[in-house]
Amino acid sequence: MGEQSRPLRADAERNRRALLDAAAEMFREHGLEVGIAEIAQRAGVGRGTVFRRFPTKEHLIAAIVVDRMTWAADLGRQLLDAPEGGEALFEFLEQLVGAQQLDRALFDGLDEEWLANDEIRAAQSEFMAVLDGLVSRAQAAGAVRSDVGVLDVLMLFKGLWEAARSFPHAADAAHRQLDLIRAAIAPSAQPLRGRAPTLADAVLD
Amino acid sequence: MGEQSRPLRADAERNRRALLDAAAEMFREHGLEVGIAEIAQRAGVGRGTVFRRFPTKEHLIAAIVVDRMTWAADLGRQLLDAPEGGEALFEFLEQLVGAQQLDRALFDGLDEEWLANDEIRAAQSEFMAVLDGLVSRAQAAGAVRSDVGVLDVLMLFKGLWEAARSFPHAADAAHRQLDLIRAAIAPSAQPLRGRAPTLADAVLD
DNA sequence: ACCTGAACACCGTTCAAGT
DNA sequence: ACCTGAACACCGTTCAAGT
Repeated sequence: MGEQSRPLRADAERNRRALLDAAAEMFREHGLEVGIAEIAQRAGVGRGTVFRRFPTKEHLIAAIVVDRMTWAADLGRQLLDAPEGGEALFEFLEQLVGAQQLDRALFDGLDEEWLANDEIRAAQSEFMAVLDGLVSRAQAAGAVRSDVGVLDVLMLFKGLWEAARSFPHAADAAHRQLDLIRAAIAPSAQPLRGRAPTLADAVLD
Repeated sequence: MGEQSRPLRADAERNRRALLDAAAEMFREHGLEVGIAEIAQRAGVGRGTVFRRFPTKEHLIAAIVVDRMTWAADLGRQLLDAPEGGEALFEFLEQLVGAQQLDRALFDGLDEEWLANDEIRAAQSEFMAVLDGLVSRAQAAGAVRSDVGVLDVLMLFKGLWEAARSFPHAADAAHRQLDLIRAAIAPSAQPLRGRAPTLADAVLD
């Protein structure tokens, strides 16, 4: 997967960053439907330049998603080394919820639809590995029931995320719902149906 | 809200249904990006006819969403009369998960973005009222903790829904995640932060 | 009243000309 | 190498002509 095809020329690199920043801002403010023309204008470049750097509008979006996802993975990795193994997972989710960093872009990137994109695929599996580590540590510490898997936790969190996006007026309820997630995966005598979905279940064949 | 503007002519009504059926099928199979041209062709009408019945592509989608949402509300209403007040809620969610009826269209309709559409707004509040009734009954029966609200349950369920859509390979995990939702809202000694978001929090001002 | 397809508008994408 | 804007393609939407 060759992603480092020798450094760009100074002006090109500058334009690339300007485009990413402009796009991130426009997408956050006006949704994914903003035109390439507006983004190019705000970045101070011509329309054509966008497509010189990103083969398609979707690739531009993907680049932002990768940024956010990498940021989140880094955040989680730090917590993996925390002494309190039982709380690190919840601390992580709590920080994700509180972060301005990740608008809708981040978790939209966890859909299978996007998996076609190589860079997203890489960033995603990195993120999942970190989350998996946090879940395992929490289980080892007895803070999370042993019969749930990463995907179970991700599902619950995606729900919180999606809901917060759908009902911005009730957005302050996100922390509250984290309590519900905590309750859901707390140690329990009631077994869950079926077996925990593995990471492999989330990946295209 | 005048929605019954006198019956359509026979051929017009037939075309309307054909369009709704064709659109529902195409959307399910190929996503919301399918062109109006394809839909019109499959329905056996001209492109222009689509816009005679639905002012915009979004309105066509909305009509389908309303169909599904009404169907789900009806289903829930029947369960409201069930003798087992404690299980009716879960029975409802279980049936929703199992239903082929509601592709992604249904819960996409619960976003605030769509609330602008009057018909969706009506169908949505109908659905929410039913869900609210089921939650209340379950709480009265002691099957659900008293400090959660409809929106909490909806959030959890949206998560399940969204996840099932994002990870179709792990779709059989939906029933499993229902167990997690059950665990989340089971009676508990640990109080939740904040207060339960009300229906008003979910509506535009 | 309703149906139709040609015409229009808009926006993502390409490309020839310029630096 | 890279930048640019005019040109192209595609698709949602409109509308004049037809039944």
